[in-house]
Amino acid sequence: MLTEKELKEYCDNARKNYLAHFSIDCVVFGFHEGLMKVLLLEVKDEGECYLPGGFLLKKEPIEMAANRILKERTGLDEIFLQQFHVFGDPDRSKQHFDMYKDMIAPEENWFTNRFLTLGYYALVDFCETNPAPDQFAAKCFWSDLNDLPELKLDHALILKTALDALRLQLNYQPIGYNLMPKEFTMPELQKLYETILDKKLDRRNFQRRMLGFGILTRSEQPRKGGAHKAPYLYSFDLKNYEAALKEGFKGGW
Amino acid sequence: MLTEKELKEYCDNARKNYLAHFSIDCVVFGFHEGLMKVLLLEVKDEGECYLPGGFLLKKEPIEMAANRILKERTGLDEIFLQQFHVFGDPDRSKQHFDMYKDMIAPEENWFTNRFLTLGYYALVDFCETNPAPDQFAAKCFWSDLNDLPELKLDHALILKTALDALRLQLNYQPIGYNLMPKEFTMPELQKLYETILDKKLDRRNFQRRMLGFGILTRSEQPRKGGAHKAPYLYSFDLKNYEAALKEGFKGGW
DNA sequence: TTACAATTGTGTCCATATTACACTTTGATT
DNA sequence: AATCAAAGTGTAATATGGACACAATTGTAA
Repeated sequence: MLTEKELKEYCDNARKNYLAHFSIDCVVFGFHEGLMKVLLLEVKDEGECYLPGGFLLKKEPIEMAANRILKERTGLDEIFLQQFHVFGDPDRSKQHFDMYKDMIAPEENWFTNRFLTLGYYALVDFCETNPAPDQFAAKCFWSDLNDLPELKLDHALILKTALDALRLQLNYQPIGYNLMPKEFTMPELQKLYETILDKKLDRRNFQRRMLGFGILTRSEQPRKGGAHKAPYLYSFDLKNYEAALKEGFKGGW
Repeated sequence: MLTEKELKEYCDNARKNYLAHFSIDCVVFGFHEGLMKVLLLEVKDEGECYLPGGFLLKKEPIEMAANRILKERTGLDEIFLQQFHVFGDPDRSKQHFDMYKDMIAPEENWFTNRFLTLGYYALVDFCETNPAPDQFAAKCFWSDLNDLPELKLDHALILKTALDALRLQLNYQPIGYNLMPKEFTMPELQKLYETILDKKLDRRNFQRRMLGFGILTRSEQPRKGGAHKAPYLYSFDLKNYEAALKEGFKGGW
């Protein structure tokens, strides 16, 4: 919780620099070794959690803002974010921030304004990140998707909508670059799909299909050292991968 | 072009009632008998065209605003609109509205504010509509998609993005209810798909696939009176149609 | 050293979906 | 009655998706 002085400063500053009534929230899904997580912040002194979000500078392009906000809140940089939905219920933020109501007049309190929020989602390898909370958060952490804490505002809805969008994306776009290490095994890649979709896939059929997309290159040397048969290593054929991103996997019609 | 008094009144009114920096633009695709069109407005005295758009009332839900705006601008009511993208280039509206720059101070001119715009799209039967321009437009009309006039602002980009979203939608959702008459023939429905996708489809394969979705009911009586063989009439099985809307046609995985 | 367990690689069958393609039927027009 | 234009229908070849089993490799434990 902020002091009165801090709050007023923040609000003055916000009014000066940010575009009113508009915010951005980021749903960053993290994957590593079969675990799917989502990046959350925890409010200082309260224990409640929320998605990393923030406001748009008055002259800032929105894509840039989404990246800046994510970096400021969580330290994560250079993440490919994709917008997926605007959440615009007029009351979506009303029930919160009541705690400051005696400290500042409502019309001066930036946080009690109405905000439309634009949701962005991303998928990253959470082991290559160093989440760092900003000054307003007690911590920034990867939360298990199946064991989420209570989320502020409508952030649970935003998260669910993002997950639906991500799953839909699997059907017509490749996924996994920036997520898998440079070289990875087919079972490792399969784990990614299984984790996102939250269901088991057939090993053999997965491999056939994935190879059919033509976005993978198999390296000569299999991985050594593990217990059990040495798996082949694959890497993404970036040229074909990018092409598939644009074209989509199948037209359907 | 507005007079100075009209402009100032509009701006005062807008500041009082609308949420700043945010607008909504609607891309309404119209279909009828094999023709695909899009609903446009033409600026009075200028000839330039634009998509029907407007602003969000301070306490209005965005879905409601999209419908209200479409109705106010074009007279079209009860249209199912779907949001698809936010356009947020900080300069997207800068180059326009310069014509008023001597009439009003820039900081008082609502239109020179920065606006993020949320795009909605819809698909309707244009013969069941009665487009009516509002007071600011010279006319409201259905323009051929293949013969578009010059569009203001970034509306050409918005339109193209909407068309891509519509085509993507064809792959995983049924389409056509509210668009076809209650009863229609298979070739008529096929024409809809061909028009949206802008390519020919095979008659027999289209029919097989469409029937496979299980969203059509064939009526007992074929249509009479045309020259040539009487075609069967179909109607949408609304229950299955709605289910398919939610479920999607195929998961892919 | 040998047997075992765990993991990966690979191929085949079958059902279904997709594509390409041609003939028949119907109803109005002449 | 012949013709034309549009609509109905079927089939064969191919591709795809899903289910499934066995062989190969590697470390570990007996």
